[in-house]
Amino acid sequence: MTLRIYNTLTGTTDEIIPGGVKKDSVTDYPPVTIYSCGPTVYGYAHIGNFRTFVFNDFLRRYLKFRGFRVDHAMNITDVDDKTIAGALGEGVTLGEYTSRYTKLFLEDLASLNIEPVEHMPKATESIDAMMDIISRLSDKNYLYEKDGSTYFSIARFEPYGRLSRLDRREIKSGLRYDTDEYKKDDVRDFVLWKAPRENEVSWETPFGPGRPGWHIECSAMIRKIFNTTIDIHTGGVDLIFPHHENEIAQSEAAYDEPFVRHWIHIEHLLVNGSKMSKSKGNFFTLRDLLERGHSPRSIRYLLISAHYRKQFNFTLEGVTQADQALDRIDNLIVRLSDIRGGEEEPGTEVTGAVRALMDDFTAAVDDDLNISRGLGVFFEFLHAINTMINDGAVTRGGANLVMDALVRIDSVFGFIFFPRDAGEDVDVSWIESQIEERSNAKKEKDFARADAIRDALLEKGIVIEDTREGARWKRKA
RNA sequence: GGCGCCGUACCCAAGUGGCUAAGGGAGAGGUCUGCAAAACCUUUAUGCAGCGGUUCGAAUCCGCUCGGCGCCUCCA
Repeated sequence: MTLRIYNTLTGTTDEIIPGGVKKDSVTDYPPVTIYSCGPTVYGYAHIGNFRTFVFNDFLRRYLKFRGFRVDHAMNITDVDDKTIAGALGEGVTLGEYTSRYTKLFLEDLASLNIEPVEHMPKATESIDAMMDIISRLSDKNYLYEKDGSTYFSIARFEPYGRLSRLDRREIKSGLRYDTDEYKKDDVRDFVLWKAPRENEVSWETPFGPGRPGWHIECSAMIRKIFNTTIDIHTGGVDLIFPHHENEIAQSEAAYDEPFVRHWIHIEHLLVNGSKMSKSKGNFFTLRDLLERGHSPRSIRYLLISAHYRKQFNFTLEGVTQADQALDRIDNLIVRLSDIRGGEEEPGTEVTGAVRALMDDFTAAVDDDLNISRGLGVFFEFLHAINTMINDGAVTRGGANLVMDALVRIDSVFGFIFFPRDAGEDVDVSWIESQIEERSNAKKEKDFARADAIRDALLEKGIVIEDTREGARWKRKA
């Protein structure tokens, strides 16, 4: 089985080959080098943004599941028009402003159970690397200066437009470009280094005082961290043009080697059928949804559940459906935990089901990260195990084997054994004494009392479930 | 105007040439139960926007039509 992922650059579904040289065994490969465009920290990220970040996390987790090592960088854009404007608006320094939103962003990542990446460079700490690219491009005559700003001339970079498949002549010309604050020779050229304006942060450089253009940031951070062609570059589809196209142009022109082997672009999250974006104001933040009583776990499940190359329409009903689906998983875990004693041998039926799960899951996700198919495989497994439990075919050893499989699958999903919020904890022994009391009341046919205890527990968020083996409880989702 | 994507059951969503169209939610029926809830089981599309065409065979390929969305400008 081979992991293949659609590559925006080639338009084909290509095998992932770290370092670009095919090896006999996964363990022979160098770590997969990945760069993901991160957030601009000027406000709360919305869950459309988080679709991309959850996908990045799923990608790196799956690569590890398949035996690869990963070396993953995601940048923090902490200097641009929006952050500068935001800081000015609040009368705080740029650093104060961006570090606040960076912190909030990292909190959101953590609550979505997104693994920390190996590198998280900040644009403001990578000025030296930007200068390296700019001076190389300057030496090679790719640049021109105008009103104190430095521009890249795309006319001098022949392959321009390969990623986005936009014919240069067809890039819409006219009105919209007139609003650009900086003057350019050609409408398609982009700024590498921006002349300072009043009250703006600025760095002293050989190319004059100023601040970085957006596109140079990513190219510089990639070079600084990985120093050569990287395996995978990810980002939202809206970054294909011009951001990623420009990254390719400046990096390949500067270093004369391929920039990225494999481009992966994540489709947009829609809300009410149109793109969720800050400028449209039609967005939900993670915190909005948590306030409505949804768990970050359900959000993770929902965001990860649709194929990354398809637009996904976000609805609150969808979040509720995700809550329900997760209940189904939790219930299996409870049922497995209830299997006590019995044989240590898992039995052939369970062993076979676990093996099928692993094989089918891998086959599904190997196919361009088809998580939806992977989830289908997973729920079929759940169903099979539930039926075996009903038939008494799951031994203690079988239950352990299934639990191990869930742990392994969850190294990819990250929503099965989800870190629980340190919420208000209810005293477990008190709950158990209440359940004991209720069961005594039931024996004495004092159903009024039994129901009263049930209602009281429910009020504290504890749900009683009567089963053949007696009552058990769980926290209300 | 240019480039591209999508339209599968009540909702979400896989499947992109060949057995009976995954899976989740909701609904219905059942098991269990003091009742209820929960849980588990069963069940739910002769059909894949519409119309033509190619093919022994199409949701899947081609053409047209209708509908929705994205990019071309800051954007995940």
